Amino acid sequence: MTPTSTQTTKRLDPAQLATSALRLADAEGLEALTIRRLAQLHDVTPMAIYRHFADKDDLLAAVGDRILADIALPEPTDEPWEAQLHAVLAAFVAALRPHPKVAGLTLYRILICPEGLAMGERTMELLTQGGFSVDDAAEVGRQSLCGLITLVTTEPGANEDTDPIAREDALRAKRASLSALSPHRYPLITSAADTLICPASTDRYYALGINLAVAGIRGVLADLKDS
Amino acid sequence: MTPTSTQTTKRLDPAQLATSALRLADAEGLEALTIRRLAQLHDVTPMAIYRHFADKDDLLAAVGDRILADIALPEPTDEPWEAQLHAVLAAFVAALRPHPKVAGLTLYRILICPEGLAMGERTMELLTQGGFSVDDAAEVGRQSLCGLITLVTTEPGANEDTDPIAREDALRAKRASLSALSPHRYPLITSAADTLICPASTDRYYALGINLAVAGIRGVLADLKDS
DNA sequence: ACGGTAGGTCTACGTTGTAAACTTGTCAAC
DNA sequence: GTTGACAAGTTTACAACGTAGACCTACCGT
Repeated sequence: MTPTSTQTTKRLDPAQLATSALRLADAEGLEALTIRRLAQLHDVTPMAIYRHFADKDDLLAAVGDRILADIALPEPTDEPWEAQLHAVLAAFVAALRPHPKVAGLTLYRILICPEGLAMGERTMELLTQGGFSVDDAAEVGRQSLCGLITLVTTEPGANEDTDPIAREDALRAKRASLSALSPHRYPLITSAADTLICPASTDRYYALGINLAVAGIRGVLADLKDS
Repeated sequence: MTPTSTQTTKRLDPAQLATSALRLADAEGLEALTIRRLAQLHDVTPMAIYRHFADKDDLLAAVGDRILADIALPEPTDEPWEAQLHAVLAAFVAALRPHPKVAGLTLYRILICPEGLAMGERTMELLTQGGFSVDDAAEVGRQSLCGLITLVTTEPGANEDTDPIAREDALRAKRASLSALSPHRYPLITSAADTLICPASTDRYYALGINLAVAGIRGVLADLKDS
């Protein structure tokens, strides 16, 4: 008999709305995530949504937060800071990977929602521990995390095209466009066409992206220490 | 008397359309770049645009190409590959920087328009010269270039808000949101708040971003050579 | 002189986000 | 109990968007 258990009036829950919005966007792309579609999924009038979200941006923010909430931040260990940083970044990527079409929504939410803040703080902790000044840690951390978001949103195959037929078409078109190139003028691009269109292994793709970020941080740190 | 000089009928030029579309988007943001607005700028009916572009995506692609066309690729020198790569990436960023609000349009055009292809080929050239396999060069190059695009699109201050009053408001809101945080729970984030909101120097921001990319590449190369 | 065509116009449709005014089920207080 | 008050959902409406389709019309090659 709690007020949330049995109701005669319909009841929408912002959290449930955000999750089903996320599901919808995952399945059919961000452009399919429309107030009307979401309302329809809950057998409700479009305007009902606005009782729980100020406007569409507010809804998208909630979806972003929903994604960030899944970050499973690793516990601090006694490993060197670089290894721990790697683990934190990997955890971030792992949370984003299931949602390549909408991972971009997290960009402006990291410094707002608690899980994002926790990750940001932990990242800066490790960076300062490694030798960065607080301000440098802020800039380096910011850029690295942004880069990882991009890594996910530009994951080959993250494109729309829910049904495999259109997807296959898009792939073929891309392949055709690349194979139409002159191998004389663009020898390397044409010979790497397959990799450029779709990397051999997605896991490897992500592993490389994270390594690139960590290696960049280490390298920049060395440069800064010199000067 | 060339057919393009004097005309009684109005004449639209796709290239001019793309440039004024870019100007519009630069000034007021991507969401202000609408078929109707663009048509109005040329004293023409909205549908006239469609005589020159298949649809809006086609127009956006042209805008992306327009940006990439400004890449001033440096001549090959006898410097080490890393220095030359740095110069190429810097040239890329320099082309994007004037257009932070729309730089994302270049993402899917690099491997299509000639200037993008030239840069891609040159990048892969330098990477293979450094010791990467062709496939690794493709993946590393792809991720680095994507990362640099993100660097520009997430440049603090790239937000919309054409007039300085709304811009100042947004900044204040962000500052407030960060300074509302508990310095006890988030000591590093709160103490770096200013830097996180807006880095001290934009030039430094970009220099750091490019260095991060190059250092990452060098580091990953070393890792690959070990195994 | 004349037909074809490239370029621009007009009208119209469906979809989107959302403002404003309404209904209605629920609960606290008298 | 009756009575507001309020939170949640509905209804209606509007402006702006991308764009399809039918039209006009000035130009150019023959």
